[in-house]
Amino acid sequence: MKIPEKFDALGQVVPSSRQRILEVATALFASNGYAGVGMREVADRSGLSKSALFHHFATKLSLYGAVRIAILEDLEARLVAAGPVADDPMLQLERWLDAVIDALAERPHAAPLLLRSLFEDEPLEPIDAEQSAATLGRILSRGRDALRIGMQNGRFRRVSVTHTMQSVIGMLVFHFASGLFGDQMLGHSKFAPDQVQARKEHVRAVLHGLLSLDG
Amino acid sequence: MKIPEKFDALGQVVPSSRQRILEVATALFASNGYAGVGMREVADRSGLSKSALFHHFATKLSLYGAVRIAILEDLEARLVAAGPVADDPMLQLERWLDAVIDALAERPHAAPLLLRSLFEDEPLEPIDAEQSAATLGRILSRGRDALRIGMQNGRFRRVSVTHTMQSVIGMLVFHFASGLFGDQMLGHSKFAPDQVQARKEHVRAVLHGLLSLDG
DNA sequence: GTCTATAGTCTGATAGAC
DNA sequence: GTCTATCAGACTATAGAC
Repeated sequence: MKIPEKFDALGQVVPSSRQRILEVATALFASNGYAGVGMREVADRSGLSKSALFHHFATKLSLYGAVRIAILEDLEARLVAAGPVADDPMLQLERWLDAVIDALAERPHAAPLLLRSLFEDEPLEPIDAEQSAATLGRILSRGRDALRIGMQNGRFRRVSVTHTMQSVIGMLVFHFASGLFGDQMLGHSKFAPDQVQARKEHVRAVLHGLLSLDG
Repeated sequence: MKIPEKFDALGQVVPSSRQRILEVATALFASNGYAGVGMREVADRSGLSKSALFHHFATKLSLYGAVRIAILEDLEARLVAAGPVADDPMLQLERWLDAVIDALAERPHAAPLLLRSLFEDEPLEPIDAEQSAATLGRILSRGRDALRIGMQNGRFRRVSVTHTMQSVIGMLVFHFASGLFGDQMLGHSKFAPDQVQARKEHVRAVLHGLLSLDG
């Protein structure tokens, strides 16, 4: 997967065509959805001809698959870096929540893309679908397991694990995908550092209220 | 807006062409998004020719606008029917939450469509955009005001109203829009009556944990 | 109100030269 | 790897008969 980097006369990294295509396609698919993006537009914004684009990605669907996999693998890498920690399941959950929020806040296209992949049921090419589902499955298992362990240890109130997962996903992914609507609701850009911090604290408060036993 | 109903020989209501088009288009836009739906497909599934469809809705965008407005007005009508009640803001919130969940559970296409309209920033025709924004604004004001009043009265813990609104929307709309993913997560259909009830109780528990003072 | 036919444009994808 | 040129088909929307 490692691609040798090239440098220009100033020592700046020159992104490979493949990398440029992926960045452009990520932004476009996030904003407009699969059907709302044309390969012509991807090619133009990548500074390539359509044929050159089709040389790198044989079909539109395989480009979409590559974009989705890249998002999920970035997310998993951040979760791996954020854990596991000591045997305090609430602390562990908070670390992971912060990692996910940072990921969604630093890459504004990640949340819309993730949201689309969770509710749109776009069929990927089988190989991509398998890889994408496997990565997503590992990501979700982390959260589910922390919830289960916390409940078994008697540190968390016993609530529905599946409904809690759905709520956490909704609170994280919807918020950072919510575009203009969310910014109007907040009165600020949701990507501003203080708003990102506020989101972390809010989600922590929600989970603490739901799971902690001193209620 | 009231259209005179017609009846067949058995006394069954015969839906008007307009009504059939709206139902078909709602399902298609919810599943595939604006760009992913063709007017040809809408016409075919409505049992009309393409030209007959364009007679009822002059443009694709105006059809999409009509679909979105219908969803929002149904939601608002249910909220109006669910309140206001006595001056217990938590009870009021719970009534509204139940009403929204019932609305999203009874009309499976409502949540995906609503979700799309909240994060996709598809520009509607100006008249539709105005009406749609006004209805959405009134819906959201109900929730915001209940939260504010509860905090001012000292019945709710003081938390961020805007972040709480974002979380509630995420918990409600994402959950019922989450398609196959959500059903796999739950292990059941999210539209099954017991799962709908479980969702109501879960969301209530989350809000109670966040807002109630006995923590 | 509904039809057939079609205009004009855009789509994903391909062929072949360099 | 990148280009120009092109394909067949789908798209939204319109024209005009009935």
